[in-house]
Amino acid sequence: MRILIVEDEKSLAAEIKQFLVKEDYNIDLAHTGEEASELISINPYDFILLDIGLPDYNGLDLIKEAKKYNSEAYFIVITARGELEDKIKGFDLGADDYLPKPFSLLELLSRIQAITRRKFGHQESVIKFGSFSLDTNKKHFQFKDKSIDLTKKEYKLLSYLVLNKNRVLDRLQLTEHIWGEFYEDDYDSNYIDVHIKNVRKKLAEFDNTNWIKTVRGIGYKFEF
Amino acid sequence: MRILIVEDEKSLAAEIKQFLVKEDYNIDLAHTGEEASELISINPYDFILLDIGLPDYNGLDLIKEAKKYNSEAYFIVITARGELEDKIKGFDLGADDYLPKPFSLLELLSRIQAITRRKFGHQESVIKFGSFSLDTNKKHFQFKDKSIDLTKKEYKLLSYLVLNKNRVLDRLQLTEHIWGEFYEDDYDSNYIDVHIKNVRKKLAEFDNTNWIKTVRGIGYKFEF
DNA sequence: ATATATTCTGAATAATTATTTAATTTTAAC
DNA sequence: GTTAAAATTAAATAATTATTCAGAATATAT
Repeated sequence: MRILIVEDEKSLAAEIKQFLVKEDYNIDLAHTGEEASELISINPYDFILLDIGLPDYNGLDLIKEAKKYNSEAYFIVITARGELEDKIKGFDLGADDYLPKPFSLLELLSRIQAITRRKFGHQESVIKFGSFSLDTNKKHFQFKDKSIDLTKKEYKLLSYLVLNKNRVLDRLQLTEHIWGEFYEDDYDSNYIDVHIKNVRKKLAEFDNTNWIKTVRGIGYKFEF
Repeated sequence: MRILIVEDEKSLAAEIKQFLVKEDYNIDLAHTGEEASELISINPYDFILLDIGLPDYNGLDLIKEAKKYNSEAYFIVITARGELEDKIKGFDLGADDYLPKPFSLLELLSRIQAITRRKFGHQESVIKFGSFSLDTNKKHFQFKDKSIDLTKKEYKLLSYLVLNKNRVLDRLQLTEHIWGEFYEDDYDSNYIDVHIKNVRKKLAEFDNTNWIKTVRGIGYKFEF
């Protein structure tokens, strides 16, 4: 998950970043509207966290601009206390949620998680397939009540496949979402294949269903 | 355990602090609602001890505010004699206990200990794992009936892990709760690792179960 | 107050585990 | 059967944790 934080108070921005990095999100920071505008035009974000009271830029313009390039992104607008007018306008423009300042990091996290769940079309944070279950909040896989030991990358790969079940994902998509980097067309490695193999092996220890289907010439698909 | 004391009578506040520090709690003081509000938004507390009759702030508002940031904290409300109305309101707002003034420090301590036991889901002050036992009141570990010599930091580390059994705690959480300080993003030492090693070694003298599991990339987890 | 012992911390290094790359074998599509 | 893609294996590299130890800080005893 890639998140852009647009916030001119550097210490607040850094604090949010630190917190979300620990939760394993990939974070970019922009301290000015200018920077934000630049980043938005280059990278695809899953979330854009925007303080609407920037000194150099009208926050609402920024949303409009971002929507052009980053139509997939969800916007969470941070407003200073009392900016109710603006807050409502923010909603009109397509902000998906707003947070009045000051807010708690846990609240921010739970909103991000809630929107993520909506995005993937399920209300629960626990997704089940066969006797397996994925807890997206705890970032944790289980078989029945046995916990499955996955490395970070393996977790990200498998959870991304599960969340996009029955959809073919190519190696570039997997790379971008899991490694959080933006790759040009010069993707040239087989580490996805290797990780797929390792994940399959770990799942096979519990159950010999072939959950991860290979789609030749394209990528992989998680079926259930 | 981090405790915030919100009390405008400075000498009383200092007295409570001195007593609880001796019992090895980490104490912050706020003499005004303003100060309290500030501290609450920054630090995670286990307990908030609140005198409801502050001159500059409505105590009940403060509870509401604190609940937002510090949803994990337990509230003990101190009320002056005769403030029964407010006392009841305090309960409605989610205060977990109240103490009418004047109260004895020992009574305060025993309530804190009682709530701590409730919080960690056990009625007894003694927790057992394998042939080990932890007495949270006496702050003391045993193997069978042999007492285990732990230093203060070692005790805090191990007891915190035990109380949060089966939950992964990262190094920042361990640092904050055990050292009682609030660290910015610049946590940069390996003393948690070193203490973990020493604690493991001491436990291993009695029993070679691997109680403290390493969770790579995150922290440690006590399993039983 | 001073000396002594113990505990705590930070840094260096070793060991372990995770990730990526590269080479080889297997499989599936034509 | 040929060929391209994917699976597998092994090895190289990177990241993280474990261990050791010395000096600083703290506590204890004299």
